[in-house]
This record gives sequence, C-alpha cells and structure tokens, in this order.
Amino acid sequence: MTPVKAPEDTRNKILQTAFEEIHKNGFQGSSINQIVEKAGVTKGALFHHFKGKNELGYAVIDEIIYGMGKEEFINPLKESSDPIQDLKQLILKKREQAREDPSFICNGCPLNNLAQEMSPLDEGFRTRIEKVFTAWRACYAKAFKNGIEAGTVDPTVSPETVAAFFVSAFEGIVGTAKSAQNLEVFTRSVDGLIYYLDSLKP
Amino acid sequence: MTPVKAPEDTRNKILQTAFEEIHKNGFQGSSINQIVEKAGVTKGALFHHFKGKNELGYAVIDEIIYGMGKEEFINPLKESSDPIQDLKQLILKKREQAREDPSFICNGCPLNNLAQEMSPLDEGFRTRIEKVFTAWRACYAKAFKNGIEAGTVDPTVSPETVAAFFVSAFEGIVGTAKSAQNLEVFTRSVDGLIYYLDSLKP
DNA sequence: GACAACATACCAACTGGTCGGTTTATTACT
DNA sequence: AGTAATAAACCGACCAGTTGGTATGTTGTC
Repeated sequence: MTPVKAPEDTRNKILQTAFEEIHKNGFQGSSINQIVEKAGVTKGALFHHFKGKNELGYAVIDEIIYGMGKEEFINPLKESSDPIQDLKQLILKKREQAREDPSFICNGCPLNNLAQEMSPLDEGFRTRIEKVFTAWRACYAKAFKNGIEAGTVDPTVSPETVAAFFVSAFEGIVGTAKSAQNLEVFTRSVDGLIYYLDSLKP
Repeated sequence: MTPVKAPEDTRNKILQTAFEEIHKNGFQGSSINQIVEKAGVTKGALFHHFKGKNELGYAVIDEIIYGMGKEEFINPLKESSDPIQDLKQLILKKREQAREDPSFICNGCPLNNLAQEMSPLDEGFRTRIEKVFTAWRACYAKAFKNGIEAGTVDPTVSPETVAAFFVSAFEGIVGTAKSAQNLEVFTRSVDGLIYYLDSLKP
C-alpha cells in the first residue's frame, strides 16, 4: 500500500545518500549528479526538496550528523558523575567497533570532516558544526564538574580545559586512522588517551 | 640581470602559489586556472613543469610541506633528552605565533588538511603524507626514550604510545582552531595538552 | 481541478588537460 | 668568436567532460 509518491521517503533517501557520499568524498568532492544517481532519484526531486547543494549539506548536518553525535557521544555522558570511567568505556567500545568495521572510521569523523573542509569557507556550515562541538564540550565539562564533586576526578583540574582537550584529542586520533588508512597508530593513540584519562583520577 | 626564462623561478612560483591555494581551499577545491592566474604564469608553463594536478600536489608535499614540518616540529626535538620541557616550549611558541597571526592556524595544518582530504582517495598522497607523520612520531618517541634514560620522563610510560598520542592530539587541537575559526577553544586545548605533558614527569 | 511531487531536457560556467606554435637558452661545430 | 642546430621554456586557444542549477512539462494525490 505504499504510494508511488512518498515525499518524506524520497527526502530521506537523498539525505542518507548525500551523507554517505560526503563522508566518503568530502562536500566539495561530492557531486549532485552522483548523489541523485546513487539515491535512485532525479535532479528534479532533489532540487524540489533542497534549495541547492549548500542547503543539502546543511540538512545533512542538522538532520543526520547532529543526532548521530548526540546519540553516540553526548547522551552516554549525560548525567555522568564518573566521566573517567564512562569515557574509557565509550572509547574502548568505539575502538572495538572500529576493529569490526574499519571502513567507517577510516573515512574519518563525519562531523570533523565537514568542519575541516567547510568551516573556513562557509559560515552556514561553520555555525551548524560549531553548535554540535559546543554541546559536546559542554556535556563533558559538566560531567567532569560532577566528577569532581563526586570525588571521582582530581579536583585541581579544570573541567572546561579537560573537555576541550579531550574532544580535540579524540578528533585528532580519529583523523589518524583516516590519514593512515589503517588502525595501527589509531589503536596506539587510544592507549595514550586512556592513559591520560587515568591521570585525571584523584 | 634576470633572464626572461627562469625555469626554477617559475616552478617555485607555481609551487608556492599551489601551496597557498591548497592550504586555503583544499586540494579538490583549488583549481589549476586560479593557481596559474595567481602565480602570474600560464597553463602551458604549469603543465610543462608538472604532469598534472596530482603531481603538482605531490610536489607541494615533497618540496614544501615536508621541509616545513621537519624544520618546525621535528628538528627542534632532535636529540632532545627532556621532551616534556622542549615540547612545552614548542607548543607555547606556536600558540604565540597563532596569536600574532591567527589567519595561518585558522586554515589548519597544511599536512593534516591534505591527509584528511586525500589519504582515502589517492594512494600517492597517502604514502607521501604518512612518511612525514611516521618521521614525526619516530622523532618524538626517540626523545621520550632519551628522556626516560635521562630521568626527565616517568619510566613507566611507553615512548611510542606517548608520541602517537601527542601527534594525534596536537593535530586535533589545530583542527579545533580551524573548525571554530577562532583561537578560544584552541588556547584552552593547548592548556590541556601542557597539563598532560606535565603528568608524564617522573 | 489544484497543488505537491517528481521527471527530463537543457544551460552557462568551469574543470583538468592538450596541442601547435613561438620564444629563449644551450650546445656543437667551424 | 660567430653561427647554426637543438632543446628547454613558455604561450594561449581549444577540447571534451562535468559542475551546480533551471525551465518546462508530466504524473500522482487529496
């Protein structure tokens, strides 16, 4: 009983395909023609749902990447009062996922990819991306603050500084896997990150 | 007394302009047409000196970025036996440079930019870039090994792990400045990196 | 029938790259 | 030293293909 015209469905198909293409080739390296072909839709459909290539990119951030980041990296630390333990668990899980399917991580972090490519070139991208990063850091800073109060974190550390450093370092580590196109140095760097987290204990 | 035809000069002008354009717009985002225009040469000259766009990119890595990285990040740590002190000095100097001229750092690390964009797409880029990263990590690992022997570094740390983590974290931090297009979080993250370095003392 | 949801043909602008030709520098020979 | 031959350096028009984007038409749904 699926109707021939399913606008929401078409839109989602375009969005998802655009996300995958952008994750693989970057935004500038992805072409509208290829996206519509892979999505199995026509250019008319795409430009009916999105004003242009930039707007499509914006929608990919707002409607896919934002939720992804929240679900995988922010929510797990929400209301944490032992961020050292919870972050260790999180990144070890990520490393395990990377082992099972290296292809995803070897294309880099979708958010940071776009950040590095587009932030200096387009303000629309920059603000949308920075919104995610800011929420990310704020969540971790809160967790470390809670940790200090709960006695799970060395009280002399600055929650904001640790949060900023952790996010930067984590994105750098993921970038390492992409750069090398294998998990060797990535795995090593994760070890270093865990060592760092442990150094924050009281 | 400058000869009309100065091949070495022309080549360098193209190379330097290509470096700047790539640093600003990425490799795929830079166009041959714009490069020749900005360099004040013709397309014939460019394709006389370089086989194609990729070869030009390779030359930018081999002849500009490689030396840059060596001079600014590898040589200062060569034969260091107190890497904690020397690395702190190095990154504080970099932060000072960034304050004086934010525009350069806000375009990201030229090496890592190319790594993130091109490593998954082209093996020629990947190997050339990875060569620099490998040399970089090896130098720092050696310095930490020396530091352990000299008693300036906690002997329980793994030199290779620390080196890998430091390089990843540093590139992540530089990426933060590019992503945010300002130095606020960058500065914070550098604080975190320094705190981390101090935690490696005996 | 009205309007959203598509489809298709098409466009100017630009992409990396080529090619025939000209200019300059270097070499070889007298 | 003078000059002819050769090679390197450079020029700019041109190419086929692709880019993001549009205009117009058709189809389906309420």
